[in-house]
Amino acid sequence: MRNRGFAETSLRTITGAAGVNLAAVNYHFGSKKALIQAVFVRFLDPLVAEVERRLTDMQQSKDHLSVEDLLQLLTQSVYDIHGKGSNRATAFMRLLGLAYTQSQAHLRRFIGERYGEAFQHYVAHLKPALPGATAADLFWHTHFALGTAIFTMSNFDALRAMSENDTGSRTPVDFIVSRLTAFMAAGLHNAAHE
Amino acid sequence: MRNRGFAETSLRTITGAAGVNLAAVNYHFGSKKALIQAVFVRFLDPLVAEVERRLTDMQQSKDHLSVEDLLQLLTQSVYDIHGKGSNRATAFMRLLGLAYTQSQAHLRRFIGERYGEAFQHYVAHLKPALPGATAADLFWHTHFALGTAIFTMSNFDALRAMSENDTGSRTPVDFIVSRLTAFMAAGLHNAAHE
DNA sequence: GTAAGTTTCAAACACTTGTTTGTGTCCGGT
DNA sequence: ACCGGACACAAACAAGTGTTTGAAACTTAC
Repeated sequence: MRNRGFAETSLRTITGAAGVNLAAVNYHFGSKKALIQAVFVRFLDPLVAEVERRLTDMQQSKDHLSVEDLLQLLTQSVYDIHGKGSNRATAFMRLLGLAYTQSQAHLRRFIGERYGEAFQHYVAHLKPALPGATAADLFWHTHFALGTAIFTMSNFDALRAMSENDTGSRTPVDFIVSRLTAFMAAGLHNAAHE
Repeated sequence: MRNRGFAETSLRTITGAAGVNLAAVNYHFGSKKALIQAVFVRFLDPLVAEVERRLTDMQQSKDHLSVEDLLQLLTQSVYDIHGKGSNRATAFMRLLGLAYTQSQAHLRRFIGERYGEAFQHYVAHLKPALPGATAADLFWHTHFALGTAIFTMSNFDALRAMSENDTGSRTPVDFIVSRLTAFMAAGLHNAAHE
């Protein structure tokens, strides 16, 4: 239905599709930037809460968390919070991609301020799972993995269309997610040991 | 100097920085889309020619090309064609990122039509280096690797600023490139064997 | 030197963007 | 019943976009 992003979609398109008046956005949120930030909050706040909850749960049942454990923890949290079948996750990931690629410095700053701590907390759990990595390795490899996920999700429809055009059959979401997590895990594991 | 992309930069900004008249773009190129496509052609045409040349050279000296060989072939080609020290490569990668994330369907179509064959040719060399991968694996893993590179390059300045903010020192370009290629190689290698 | 063709340039055009404005409508409290 | 705050709505606003225009300035050829 909506094959464009969000930040690049006009308020008239958004409000038109939602069936509300154009001025309602500025009345309730103040600005378009604030609206987008509210969308992020609505998605990320319950997600980081779920991740934190699972993180402490898993820490008590297992004494050592593997990279695969931590990655699956993320995907499972997204599934549980925002539903597996819906396209909310991919739509949001596309939006997250825009936050990085488009010149939306306000969003990157906002995300960093509000969720930087949670991100660092997650990375702290990732550190003992990658014993050979230095601090610089850890930073870059996690951002490589993050970039892989963001790029894939933000171009999800286009990539799937290309794949279908090549092979003739539509790739199931589960397959893509499993390939993606395997790719990220392999990159995180082996990049430092060469 | 220019911290925004290209497609999201107005013609008035571009022509103003270049010191030329606004109407010159439409006179010489016809439209802004054609201008952007011309930029891509100016960058990619010599690059794919260099890659093709190195591909046949390497094929004759070695009987089996490894993933690492093929990745280094790419980076070396970029360095040789467009210079190592300059920021042309990162500027272009940012532009390439926009071609995917922004709703610039015309650019994706243009790139696919003009360079799809060269891409397939490169992937064909990658296939024997990854014996365990199916066709679907190959498609998705190569696009994962492509996405990692595009995301990293298109957010190069922001990531480096974050890293400098964390560690206190600026990461050398060579280090990032070596970490990036190692990450991509590990992902390509090991993602299929689990 | 003049004519024809090409390129430059400022101005205007048509359009879209996010935001604001002023009026109207609803609804709960006294 | 009526007042007052909260909301909805159409219209206008200011600023920005890519593109077109028409007249100058230059270049080339005869």
